[in-house]
Amino acid sequence: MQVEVQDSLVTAPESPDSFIKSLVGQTIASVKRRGKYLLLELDSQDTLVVHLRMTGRLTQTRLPLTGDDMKHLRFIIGFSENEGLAFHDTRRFGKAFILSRRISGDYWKKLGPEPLGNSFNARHLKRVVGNRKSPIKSLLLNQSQIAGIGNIYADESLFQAGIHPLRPAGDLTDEELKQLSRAIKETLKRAIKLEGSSIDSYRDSLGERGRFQETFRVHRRQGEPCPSCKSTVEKIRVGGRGTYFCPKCQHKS
DNA sequence: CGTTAGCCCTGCTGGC
DNA sequence: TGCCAGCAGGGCTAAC
Repeated sequence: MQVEVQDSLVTAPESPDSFIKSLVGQTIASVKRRGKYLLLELDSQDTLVVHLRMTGRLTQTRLPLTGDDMKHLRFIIGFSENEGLAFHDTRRFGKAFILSRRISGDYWKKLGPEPLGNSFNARHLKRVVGNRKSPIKSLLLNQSQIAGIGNIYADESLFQAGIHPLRPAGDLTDEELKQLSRAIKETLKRAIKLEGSSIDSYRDSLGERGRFQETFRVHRRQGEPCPSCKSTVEKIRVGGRGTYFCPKCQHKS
């Protein structure tokens, strides 16, 4: 592959030079995911890691790029004369870096378990909530406790479980933790089936929009009727994030 | 250690 | 129409 970096912020604090050097001439052997990180494993056994953050997009594309396709382009990989992989990112929060095979094992220890994996269940949830007083929603967003749940999926999971986002995590009953672990798994599975949430910029690797946003029950629906009880959906701020919930269906205690 | 506020960015929206 | 405050799929860091 060939590589060009248009915006050095995407590789920061590493330089584009070392990033490019690790990639040129390599082949992508396999593609995986851990939490919100995309893992492109190379023949060298190093891994190109990409995090989309808020507005990143990684898409297969014809080359060369022209006109509007150059806007917000941060780096581009060429597989051949006319085929490649482009990373676009309006807000420039997205990151890409090379993870060397030597430390790849240790790197992922900072993340909690995959919510769709076998080790994530009510028991794990009970362990992470402990006696903590922070809002349950903040814990769901904490990647070191559970990997991969974002703002949309925290709101939708808490609605399905009937739990108020501000509930002190340690106060949740065993029954509620069971409901919550099930709601998280079901919410993520539904979202994956609909290929994600394209509120604005998200696109899949082929440039297609997801459709999960069409089925949001509370997220970004303040002022609208709750799909279950018709109460008005409210919006508050939790841990600095916009948070949407039904004041009647989601219990405060 | 747990928790929170501020910050990193750009572009869009809604209120005046 | 123009201007501008506020907000947005996330996460790191400093400070308490």
